[in-house]
Amino acid sequence: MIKALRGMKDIIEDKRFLKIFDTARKIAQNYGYEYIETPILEETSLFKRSVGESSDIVNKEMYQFTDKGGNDVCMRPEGTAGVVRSFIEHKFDRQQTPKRFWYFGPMFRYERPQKGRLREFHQFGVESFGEESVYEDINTIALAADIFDALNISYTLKINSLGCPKCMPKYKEKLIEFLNSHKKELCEDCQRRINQNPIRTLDCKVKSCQEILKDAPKITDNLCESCQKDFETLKKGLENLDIKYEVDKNLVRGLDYYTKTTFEFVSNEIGAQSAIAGGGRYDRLVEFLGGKPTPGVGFAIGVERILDLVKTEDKRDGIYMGAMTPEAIPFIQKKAKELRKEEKVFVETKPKSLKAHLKAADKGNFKKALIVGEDELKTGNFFEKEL
RNA sequence: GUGGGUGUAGCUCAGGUGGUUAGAGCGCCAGGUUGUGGCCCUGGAGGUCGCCGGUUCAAGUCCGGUCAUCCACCCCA
Repeated sequence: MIKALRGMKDIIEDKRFLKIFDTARKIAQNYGYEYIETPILEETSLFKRSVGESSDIVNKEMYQFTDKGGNDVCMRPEGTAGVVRSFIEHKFDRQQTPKRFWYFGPMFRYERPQKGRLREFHQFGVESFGEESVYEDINTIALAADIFDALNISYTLKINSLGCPKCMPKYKEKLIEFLNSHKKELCEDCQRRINQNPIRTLDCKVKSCQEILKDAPKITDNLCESCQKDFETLKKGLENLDIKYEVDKNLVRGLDYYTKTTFEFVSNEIGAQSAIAGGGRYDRLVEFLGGKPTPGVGFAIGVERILDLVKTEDKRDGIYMGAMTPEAIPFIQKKAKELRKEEKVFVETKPKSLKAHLKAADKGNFKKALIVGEDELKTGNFFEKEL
């Protein structure tokens, strides 16, 4: 038997999926976001340049191959890069007006599957371009919060600031200096990170590293004046909207493109993979990918991560139609065509006994059964039963 | 990539120390009730015991390998 590949799942009539999609889309549209869908396959260099060569995602998790035309391509491991590529390709960066997009689709990462981690998974995400105000960050976080609230999912919101090109490099130097002074006590990974991506040491999971890094300089204590001010505005803005948050000074996120505001929504009800949404500001990314400098901010929700937290009702709905004699089938098909203008109608094409029909209608969770037998065919009426 | 748990019917799982035709519950189909579903009763269908190899007179059971799956590390949504 041929089975689905490791870490990949069929989605079959999963009402929770549809509910998440419908809810998130509706709310994003109410925030003024437009629909975008970008290709699953992109040039590999897109992700190398955006997500970052030092990240695990690019280093070891991409479905990457050479296509028949000799192009180095890969299946998208995340959604932002493709949307930014599209934004630039369609010259939206040359217009002055902000542009906001939402998307929903599959992402691919070659990882070892576990709870909340699949090789093909789905993200609902939004990207906002052209708004550099921190108030847009607040809008973006509020949008995510609204989605979780609408889905009745409880969460903890963690926020941090990574600073801007002014303060980040200075902080980085300070941090490197600190790390080098403790180099021998750090784990192998962290020793490597000192040069490759020192910020990543901050959320190292090794206990001994955590001990040492407690005393490390924190970015939030080293922000420039304007970043500091924005971070304060962010916090006040969230309070204004009654959105609870925690400042997590070690929240650095694994993608290289983030600047200033970063945030993560976590749940304590779903196992080790607790991040249900993550995002932040990426003011340099558009420029980095060859567009005109354009600020951006966005997030992505891991759909499979919240699947078990979403409750759907299993209500009876629709009409079941069945015939007891073969001659009655054209009659019910015609009637069904009419009724379908208003509601869901299922037509059983196999003649069965009344009892068998009622049983099937019950099992199929229909709310009403319309059955035609010999008597009904004569009178033109239906045997009607509410279930 | 590393570690641990688990692979027996569509699903959830039983099957001491190897031993005859591999079981249960749920689900499915049919009948009891020939035109009134759900409850109940009766019957039925459904299995390469993950796969390959080894030990043995004999393997679902023991051994090795392999694959899959789950959980954790790591990473991240």
